[in-house]
Amino acid sequence: MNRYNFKEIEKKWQSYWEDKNFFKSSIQKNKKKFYCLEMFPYPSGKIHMGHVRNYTIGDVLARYKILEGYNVLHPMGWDSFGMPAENAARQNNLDPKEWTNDNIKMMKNQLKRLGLSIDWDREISTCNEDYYKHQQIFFLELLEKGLVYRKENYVNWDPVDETVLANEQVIDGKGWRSGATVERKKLSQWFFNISKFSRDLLDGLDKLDAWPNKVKTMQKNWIGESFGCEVDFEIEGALPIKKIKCFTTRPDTLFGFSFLALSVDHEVSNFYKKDKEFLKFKEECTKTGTTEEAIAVGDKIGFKTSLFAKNPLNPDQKVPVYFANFVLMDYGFGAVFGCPGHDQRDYDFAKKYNLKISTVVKPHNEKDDFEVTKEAYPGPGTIINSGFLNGLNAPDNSVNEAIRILEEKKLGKKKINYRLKDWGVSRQRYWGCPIPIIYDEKGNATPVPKKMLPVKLPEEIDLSVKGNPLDTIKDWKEITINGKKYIRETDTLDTFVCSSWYYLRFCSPSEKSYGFSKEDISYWMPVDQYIGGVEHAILHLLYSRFFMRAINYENEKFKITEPFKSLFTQGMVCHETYQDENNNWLSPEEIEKINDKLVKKDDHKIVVKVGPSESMSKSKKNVIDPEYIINNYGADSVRLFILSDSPPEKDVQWSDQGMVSSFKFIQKLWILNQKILDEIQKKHLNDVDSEFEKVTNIFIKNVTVNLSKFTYNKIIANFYEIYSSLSKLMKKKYSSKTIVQNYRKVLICMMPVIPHFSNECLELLKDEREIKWPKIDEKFLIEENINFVVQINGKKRGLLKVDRDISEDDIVKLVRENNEINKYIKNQELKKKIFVPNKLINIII
RNA sequence: GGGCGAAUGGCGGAACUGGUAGACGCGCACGACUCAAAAUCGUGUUUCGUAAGAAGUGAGAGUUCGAUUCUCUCUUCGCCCA
Repeated sequence: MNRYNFKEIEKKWQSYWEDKNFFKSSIQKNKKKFYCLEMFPYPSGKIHMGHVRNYTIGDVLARYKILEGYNVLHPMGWDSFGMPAENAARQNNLDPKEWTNDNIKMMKNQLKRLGLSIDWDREISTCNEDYYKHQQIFFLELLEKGLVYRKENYVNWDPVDETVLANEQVIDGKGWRSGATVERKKLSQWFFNISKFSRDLLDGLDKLDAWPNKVKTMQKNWIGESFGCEVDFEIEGALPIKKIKCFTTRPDTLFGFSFLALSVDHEVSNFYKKDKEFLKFKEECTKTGTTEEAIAVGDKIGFKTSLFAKNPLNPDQKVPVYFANFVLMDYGFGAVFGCPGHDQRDYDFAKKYNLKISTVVKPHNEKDDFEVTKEAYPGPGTIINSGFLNGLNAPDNSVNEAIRILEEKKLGKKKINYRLKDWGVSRQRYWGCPIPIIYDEKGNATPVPKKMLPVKLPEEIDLSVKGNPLDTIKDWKEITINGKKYIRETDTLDTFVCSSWYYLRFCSPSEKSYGFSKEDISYWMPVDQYIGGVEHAILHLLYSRFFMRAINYENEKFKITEPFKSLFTQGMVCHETYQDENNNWLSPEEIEKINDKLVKKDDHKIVVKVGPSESMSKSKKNVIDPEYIINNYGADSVRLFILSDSPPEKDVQWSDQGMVSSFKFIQKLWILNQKILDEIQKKHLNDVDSEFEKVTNIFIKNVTVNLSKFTYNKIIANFYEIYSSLSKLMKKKYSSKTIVQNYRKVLICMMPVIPHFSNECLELLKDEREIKWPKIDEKFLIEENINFVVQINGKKRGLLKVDRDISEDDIVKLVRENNEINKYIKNQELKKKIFVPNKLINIII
C-alpha cells in the first residue's frame, strides 16, 4: 500500500487551481455573493504561524461558501508601505521598493503553498502607484469636503536621529535606536476629522450584530461619549483672565467645588512662560506620561497659580486655580473643576494640597450627616449640602437639574463630549503615500492639481540622511506650476490610511479612473466576513468605518456605511519560551529532550529553563517556521493542526506532537481511502444500509453546524469521529452504491479544511456527480432507540435503552423491574416524578 | 485606577435553550505484531477506594426536582486604555 505523498499531490492540486484560474471571481448577478476577507499582511518576507491561522480560518469559510453555491470573492494583497522597509533598507543599504517587492514574491509563494482559494488576479499592493494614486484622490476629496485640515500638534522628537518617533518607538522616554531622551515638538500636521463622526460611529456599532461584543465595547470606550455640561467659571486675580471654560459630567456636585485644575498647555500657561518654577513643574509633568493608566495610578501633582475661580452656583465661594498633571489639553477644554468628595483623583489632589473636601452626595443607605472620610464616594445617592439641589436623586435627576439651572443663568450649556480625537495622518517618513499638497512661497497649502496625480515617491534616494529623506531631495521637493514656484509636502500618509479602503479596491482592482467602480462596489460590498487579529479591534477597524462614511459624506457614491458586516477575531499562536543559564532566549530548534530534561543541542550540559507559553515573537525566539512545517508535513496537515487544538477565537498552543498527530491522521485517512476503494470493487448484496447513511448524515450535520458557528476545532473532532466510524463500518459488508454515495459526501465535507487530500480522494472515487455541499437527510437523524437517564433524587442511577416516545408510566414500570436501579428505591413512596420526554426521569423519594 | 473577559482530568479542550460532566486530540499505562526497536493496531485512562461506593467543573453562598450553564460575594489569571 502506497503512502500518501503530500508533496506530489499538493503540488498537483495547486497547479490545477492555478492553471484553471479556479478561484477567479466576477460579478454574477444571478448568484448570491459572499465577500470573505482576511486582514492583508505586511510583506515582511516570511509568513508566520499567525498568518497560517488567519488565512486557514478564512480559507475554510471561503471554500465552504463556494461549495454552498455562493459567488465568492476571496482576495489577497499587501499592506506594503511602512517603517520596516525603511529601516531594513537603511540598515542594509537597499532600495525599500526592491526589498518590499522581493518580500512579496517570497510570501506569495508561501501563501500559495498553503493551498488557499485566493483570486490572485485581484492582488494589490499599497505601495504601487496605481493604488496610492487613488488614495491621493480620496485625500483631496476629503479636503474639499472639509474633512481634512492642518493644525499644529505635538510629536515625539528624537534630537539625535532628527526624526519623529511613533509611540511604540519611545521606550522609557528614550528613542528606540538612538537612546536619546525624546522631546515633545510641535509640528504642523494633517488631520482627518474623524471626531465629526463620533456620534455616527457610535450609533453604527448597535447595528453590527455580527461583531464580537468585546470589539464593540472597545470601540465604544475609545470613542468615549460622555454627557455633561460646559461651565464658565469667573476668574479673579492679577492676570488678564476673566473666564475659564470647563467640561464636566457632574455639574450637580458643584457645591463640592474646591479647586480648578488646568492642563500645563492651557492658554493660562502663556503667562508663566518665564517662570522657572512653572517650567520645572511642566518638565515634571511630562514624566508622568499621558496614558489614562499612568494618570490614574501616578502621583497627582499641581502648581498653584495666582488666580481664583468663583463657583457659578455659589458666587460667594472662591477656590484656587492650579495647573495639574492629570488634566490633558485635548480632552474637554483642558480644564476640570475639582470635587474631591466624589472623585478619587480630585480627592488625592485635595489631600496633597490641603484643600477643602466637602460631601455633597450621600449614598442611599447612609444617614443625612454622611461625610466622605477615607476615600471619595463616586457612586449614586442623594444630593446634600447643595442649597437648591438638595434632595435630588444623583446622578440621574441632579445632573439634568444642575444643567437646567446653569443654562437658565447663562453660565453653562448642555454638551456631549467625546474622547475620540481627530486622526493625525502625517508621518515624517519616506516609505509611505505622498500627501498631494504643495505650498506657495507664503506657505499657503494648495492641492496638487488632479491631472498631475499621482505624486510619485522619488526612487533611488539616499536614506542615510538624518530626518525625513524626502525633505532633502531638492529636485522632487521644488516644483513650478504655471511659472509659480511651490514646495511639496514632504510628509507621507500614515499606513493606516492605506488599509482603510483596501477592501474597496479588491472589488475593482484594475479600475483606472477612480479607486473603485460603483457597479463593483454595489455588488460585492459589504465584506460578509472579515477575519483578523484582535489587535486591530480599535484603530484599523474604526478608521475603516470612518473612511466609508467620509467617502459617502455629502456625495453618496453608494449606500453602504459599514464596511464589515461580520467580524471574527482570531487568537494568537503561542509557544513555550526557552532560556539558557544566562537568560539568553533559545529557539525550539536549539533544544533537545534527553531523559525528560530539555538541554541545549550543541552541548548537552546546559539545562534549558522553560518559560510560559507566549505569543510567537522573534524577540523571544519562540517561533516555528511555517515553511519548514509545510515542507515536512504538507499544507493539509498544518491546516488541520492549526484548527484542531483550540477554538479559533482563543489562543492556540503550538505542539510538535499535535502537529505530528495531524500528519499521521492524514496518513490514516489515506489508508482508509484505499480500503474503501478496494471495497467498492467487490459485490455485496444488501444494497441499502441505514447505518452507513446515519453515520454520514450525523457527520454532515455536525460539520455544517460547526462551520456556521466558527467552532472549527470541533470540525476536526468530527473528522476523527467519522474516521473511526467508517473504519468500523468497513469491517461489515456494504454495497458499492451505499459506500460511494456516502463516502463522497464525507470527502466534500473535508474539502474546506484539507482541500488537496479530499480532492485527490474524490478524484480516485471516479464519481462524476457535481461537487456541492451535501444536504442532510433528516430521516437518518431520527433516533429509534434512546438512552434514557434515570435519576433518583437528582442523582444518575441508571441508563435504559428504550423506544422513542416512551411514556412516563412505562419508564416507571421499567425502573421498578430493573434491580440495579430499583435497589435505590425499594419500597419507598415516590413523592415526585419529573419526566423529560426522550431524555430523563428524576424520581424523588 | 478603569473597562472587558476567562477559570472544567497530567495537558489542549467538549457539553445544544438548566437535563448522562470530561466528546475529540495529546500524554501515559498495558497488550498485539517484532529477535529487538521504530512505525502501526487494540484496550484502558477525573480523583479517592481492593470493592460496594463516594467526591468532583477556581472558593463560598443562593434559586431549582436537577447548575459547568442562572444570581450574588470573593480569589486568581488574561486582554485593552492614542
